[in-house]
Amino acid sequence: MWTIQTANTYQPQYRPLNFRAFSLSNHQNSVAFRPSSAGCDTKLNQLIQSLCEKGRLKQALQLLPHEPSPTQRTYELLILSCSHQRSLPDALDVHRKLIDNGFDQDPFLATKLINMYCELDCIDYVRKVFDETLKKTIYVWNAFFRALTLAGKGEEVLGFYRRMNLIGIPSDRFTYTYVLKACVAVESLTSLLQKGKEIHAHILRHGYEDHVHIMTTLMDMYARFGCVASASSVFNGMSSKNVVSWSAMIACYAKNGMPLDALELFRDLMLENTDTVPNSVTMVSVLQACASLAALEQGKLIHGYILRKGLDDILPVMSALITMYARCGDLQMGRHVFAQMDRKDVVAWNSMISGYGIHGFGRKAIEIFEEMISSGVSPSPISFISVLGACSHSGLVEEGKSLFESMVREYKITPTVEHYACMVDMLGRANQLDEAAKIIQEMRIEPGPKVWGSLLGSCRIHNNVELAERASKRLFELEPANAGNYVLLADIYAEAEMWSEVKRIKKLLEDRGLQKVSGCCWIEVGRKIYSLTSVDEFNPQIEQIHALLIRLFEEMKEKGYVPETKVVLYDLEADEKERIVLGHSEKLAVAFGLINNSRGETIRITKNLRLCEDCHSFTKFISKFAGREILVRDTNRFHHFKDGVCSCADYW
DNA sequence: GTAGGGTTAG
Repeated sequence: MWTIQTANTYQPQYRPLNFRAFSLSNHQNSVAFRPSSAGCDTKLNQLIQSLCEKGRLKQALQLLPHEPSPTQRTYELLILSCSHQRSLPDALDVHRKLIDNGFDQDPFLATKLINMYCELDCIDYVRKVFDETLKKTIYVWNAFFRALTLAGKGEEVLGFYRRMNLIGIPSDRFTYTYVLKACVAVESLTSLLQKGKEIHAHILRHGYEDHVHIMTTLMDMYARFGCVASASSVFNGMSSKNVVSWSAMIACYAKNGMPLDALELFRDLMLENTDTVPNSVTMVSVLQACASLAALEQGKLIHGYILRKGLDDILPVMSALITMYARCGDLQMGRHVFAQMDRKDVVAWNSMISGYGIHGFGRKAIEIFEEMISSGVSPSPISFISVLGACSHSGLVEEGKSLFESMVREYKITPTVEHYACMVDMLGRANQLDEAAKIIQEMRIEPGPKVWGSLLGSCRIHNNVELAERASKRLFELEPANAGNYVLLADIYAEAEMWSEVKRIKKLLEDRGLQKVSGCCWIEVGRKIYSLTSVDEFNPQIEQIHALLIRLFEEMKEKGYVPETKVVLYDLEADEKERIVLGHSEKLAVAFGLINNSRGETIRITKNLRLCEDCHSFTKFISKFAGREILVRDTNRFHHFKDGVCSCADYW
């Protein structure tokens, strides 16, 4: 689940100022509210407007006090200029002068002030203005809700929404969009899905079921809670849809692990709906879906469409393209797209850095990171996640440590759980488990499931029972429904031949009604994507695949291939273990690729789990034996097998 | 006078 993030959270925040510096109400001086007089500006307003437009806000402020008196319009101009220039001292100055002039009870200006303080990230001032404005019009309420939502104070919004309903103030169409957004804008882990459903009912009761903006926001709320069925039922029930609602539904599928549905809906949009034209936002989600499916051929078609529609100069589209190519295994093409960009923002750089990272080019990722900085683009928190991830994949521990250090010292970026998870992963993979555990101990924030999950994953690689028990204890509390954690712990026990413990964990998994995720591979042949699992009996070629595997297996054994049967964590006979490892979905996919892709092209496979050691050595062997390049993307990274070696240098 | 979908990581 995601929450709405406030912009630039890594930038230094304004320190809250002391409210006693001035009072926000001044009833003695109150004047009657005048309507906005945009059309008939006084000379003063014209002068102020022109100064504000030139960014000369301080000069404009010096004109006050003034005869004849400033009007509502004067203050509106000044407030907008403060937001634009992001200057809190000037904002406070304008606010003070506004009070002196007796405009402090003007609801129009109160709305503008709320928006201004929201822009300046001063949520306490937002609350103060709201509290002290006695005549709260619906504009004041809405601006207040918007500001709180953007600050991640969703629960507070819902509290006020309740109050608003109790005192009988009717919501308007804007209110509904804000309160729906509030349900997902929460800092804590509490889920406000129930509240969202209640608001859904209010919306229907007040006859807004045909309102495109509200219904799209509603869909998006369900999407962010992972309720794909609810989102799609809202979408299907909409009487009129536009490009935004289509894009929101495509994004919902893409973000909730249903990339195939995303692509299908995009196809529907293209085929059935001639009056709705996809735009750059639509294409970003479509590219994301291709990336998660590793559907390179589909992705190339989409790239062609983007070029034909002239969407290729839009930064987010370009970044999504880079990521699509990198995640589909064609790093060269990603580099090509990147090189062709005449403007590169931090997101584009990050896409390229992580692209190199997942392909195992850690040093190149660091190089690009440094090139970004020398080109004048400052790294964002995600730049560090990308580059630290790259260090982790390539085992560049010392480099990673010093990058983390520079992030805190030089760039003043406060590490988030994600950064710590990267560090724990990097140290853990490199078998520095004690140091990884030490990092967790010294963290100033609560280590979430990502951090403990990284530690548990490393314990699996290096078979550390004691630390694994500590990590999984926390994980079982934090995410009791994540089957992967139980499986990892059971595997670690099995490796240590602690069979009674294995039994206990499997029982726990069963009691909680959870199921182990079985291994699955995807392979694209002729623009179609095929999935293969070890229990697959529906594949029409399954007999041919098995026959080929058995033949290869015997021939390769003669040439020195030794199956790593220790990956089978059951108490079984050796030949039974061999039979099991030969049935792993990745080997099926390799055989499927050899049968159906006979022209010698690279075989590209995607896997839903981490590669097992036997599949890794089998594929290395086969790349030499069959003389084929094989590219496998597992959950974390790419393995490029060629001539009997893998690009990960057996470190993954 | 205010409103809806998207980019990088994990």
